Order: sequence, then structure tokens, then C-alpha cells
Amino acid sequence: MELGSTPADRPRPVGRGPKMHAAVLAATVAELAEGGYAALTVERVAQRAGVHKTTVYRRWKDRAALVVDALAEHIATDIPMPDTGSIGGDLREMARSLVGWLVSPTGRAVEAALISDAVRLPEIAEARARIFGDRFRRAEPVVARAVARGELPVGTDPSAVVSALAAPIHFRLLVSGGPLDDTVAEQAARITLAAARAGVLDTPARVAGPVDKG
Amino acid sequence: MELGSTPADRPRPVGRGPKMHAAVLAATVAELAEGGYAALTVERVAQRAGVHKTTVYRRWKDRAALVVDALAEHIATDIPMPDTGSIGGDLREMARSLVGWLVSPTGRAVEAALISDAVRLPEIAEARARIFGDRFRRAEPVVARAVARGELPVGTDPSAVVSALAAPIHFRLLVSGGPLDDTVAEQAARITLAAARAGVLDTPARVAGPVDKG
DNA sequence: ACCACATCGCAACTCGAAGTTGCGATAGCC
DNA sequence: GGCTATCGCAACTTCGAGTTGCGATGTGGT
Repeated sequence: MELGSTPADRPRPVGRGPKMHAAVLAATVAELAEGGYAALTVERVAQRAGVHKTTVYRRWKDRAALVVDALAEHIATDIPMPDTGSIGGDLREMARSLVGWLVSPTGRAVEAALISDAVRLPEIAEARARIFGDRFRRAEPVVARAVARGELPVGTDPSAVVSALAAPIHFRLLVSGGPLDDTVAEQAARITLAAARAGVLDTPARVAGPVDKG
Repeated sequence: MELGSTPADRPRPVGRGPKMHAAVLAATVAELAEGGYAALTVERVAQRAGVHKTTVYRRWKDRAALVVDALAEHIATDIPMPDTGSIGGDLREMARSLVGWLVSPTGRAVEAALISDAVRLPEIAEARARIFGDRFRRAEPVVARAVARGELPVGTDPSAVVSALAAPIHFRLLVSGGPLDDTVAEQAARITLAAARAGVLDTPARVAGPVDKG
């Protein structure tokens, strides 16, 4: 309940807030990367940030809101889209930078929250959709250039390319559970390239043909 | 509320010994499929099984052991390996049965536990490795037949084929978050077939070549 | 059928973490 | 240097994990 007379949302007197705000969010990301969402304790986060538990609860409604807010800052991290001159090189670079981001502390924290039981939080699910929507959109020029060069068939879907590229990497990280290194990235790039060249990654509207073609 | 007996409604005692054992495990799987690992309460499981909380703790050391035991029974579920006569048909059938299992209550429960914060439990991680090791092993004849038919290059790695096939399906389920249906299965089969034909899924020992080959 | 024993229900407990409240201390701004 | 919003602090409630002792009941052996 905000009162009308006192300016509740004025931006100037955020007080000594911003420093504490940033410290708590950084501590949240660190705790997330280390122990995951289930092990994340508000008391530990506060202690790590050099702040009292009550202060955290004054800024954030609950533990979920804290995690959502902490992730929102790092979710906007831009993975640069390469332009090496060939679609093979571009795919490999995209895969490598994705792997690099996933093994970084920030990436590990985001991944931990996006996969753990926090996914049931609608804000987390929404953030997840936003991430991939953004990547799909940013991958469009890469695919468009490859089509213009004649490397990929006309009608290749950028979303399908990004999905095919990211799938083996996330599969390794989340499901099969092996080490995540450049070998995985290059394998993902090869699979994606082979599929795209075969015309399998075309626009999803008309994917009705049989699997085995001539 | 609807028909005579709702699955959650268990006002009467369920019996002793093995009957109670089975009821608790079934209730655990059901709770897992509905609310995930974080929301799984021993008290709710006991209530659903028509059993007291203490009884559960007498058989299982803690909540983690309960989940591990409940999953162990359903983890051994065999996904039948097809033999349609062509690798394209086999891949499509494997993908479809994987999707079918993942959307079933049992599959949802296993998936929920295998991805949630329960992964930090060593027993869960071990069970996960066992599942995929089993699938890799069972997929060997399918790939061997395809190689014998001349459909796939010599040296194609069954593990890589299964990974490539399962990756887009799990990616859809866990990361990109879209609907999981036969369209996804067929797309996964097409990608895997294209990659395998291109010789990208060969034995992992010597994957050092450049991405774009002739 | 009857008794013995293992098994289960039950209530009451400890412990840790989420989230809340009131008050006193302090830092930032004018 | 004073005013006020912000923060620290302690004490509190609530909830679920996990434990304990005892009483009740079902099951097998004879």
C-alpha cells in the first residue's frame, strides 16, 4: 500500500540502497551457482552480502522474487553473433560462446535456476522464453547470410537452427551429464550443419514429409 | 470429486508390509509428477498413500531415499527398440516412444526428479547415468543393422546417435519449453538421420576435423 | 481360535529455514 | 546539525524434515 502524499517511487532518494541492492543480487547469483535453488537460503545470501536478513525481505517479497530479480540482470547478457564468412564457422563460434557462457559462474547460476524447481515460478518460465526468443531473433542474420551465400537451402528456419545447435549442448549439461567443453560445441555445430544442409531445418509450418527421403 | 475414487483420496488404511510399501512408492511418483521434487512433502505422500508419516520414515531414511527408491522401480522401464527395416523408420519410432514415455505420468515424475534440485543427490545422478548407459547399449543393434544395410557410414557411434536423437526432445521439454508431440519426435529423427548420414556421428575418439568438410 | 510379535498409528518433540514485526541505531540529504 | 528514510537486531510465528516412546492392530504360528 503506497500512500499518496509521500512520494513512494521517487528515484532520487534510493538512499544507501543501491550498494546493498547490488551486493545482495551478486550474492544471490553466487549462491545459486554454488548450491542451486533448493540450497539457496535467504540468511546465507544476506550474510554473504554483508546485510541483514530483514533488509532483504524489505526489498524483495520472498525468496522467489529475489532469485527472479537477480537473474533478470544477468539474463540480458548478449552472446555476440559471429560473422566468420561461412556458416560452418559461424555455427562453431555460436556453439563455443554458448558453452563458454554456460560454464561461467553467471551461466551456471542462470542454468541452475532455469532447470531447478524454480521453473515452476511463472516469472522464471517467462524469463526463459524471453532468453530463447531473443537468441532466435539474433540468429536470423547469420542464417540469412548463409542462405544468401548458397550454403543453406532457401527457407531454412533460424529458430530451428538455433534449437538444433543448442540442443546437444544443453543435453550434455542437463541430461547425459558429461563434461562440457569445446568438443561438445563442435559436435553440435557439425550436427546442425548436416541437418541444415539436408533441408531438415526448414520453416516449421510444413514439416510433414517422411523421414527417409531419397 | 468426479468419479468414485480420486487417486489422492485415501481415507482408509491401505494394508501392511508390501502393500503399504507399494502404495507409498506410487504416491511418491504421483506427487513427483504433479509438483516436482521441491513440493514433495513426506506428509503429503503419506496421506496420499493412506499411511502415517512415521511409517514412511521407518522404511526410508529420508525424503531423498524415498524418491530414489520410488524412481528405481520405474527407471528400469524398457523402451522397446524397433526394427522397421530402415534406419529412418527406426529413429522415428525411437523418438516417438521416447516422447510418449516423457509425457506419461511416470516419465514426468522421473524427468522432474532427474532435472530438479534432486540431481545433486548422488543416487539420482547415478540413476541418470544408468538410464542413458542402458539406452546407449540397447541402441547398438539398431545402428549396427543400419550400417550393415549400408544406410549409415561404418564407424557410426550408437551413443552419438542416441544422444543426437534425444537431445532435441529433451531440449524442447526442459529448455525451450514448447509442446512435446510427435512433430518434435519426427524433427529429432530427421536431424539425427541427416547428421548420421553425413558421418558426423562417428566414434567420438577422433572428432577433430573442421566443421565444414566436403 | 489364540497368543506372540512385528508392524503401524499417534502425539509430541527438536531443528532449521521462511517470513513478519517493533524498536532502536545510523547513514544520507538538505 | 537536524530530519527522515533506511538498516540492524532480536524475538516471534509457521511449516516441513526427521525422531522418539507408547499404545493399538494386524499377521503368522500352533
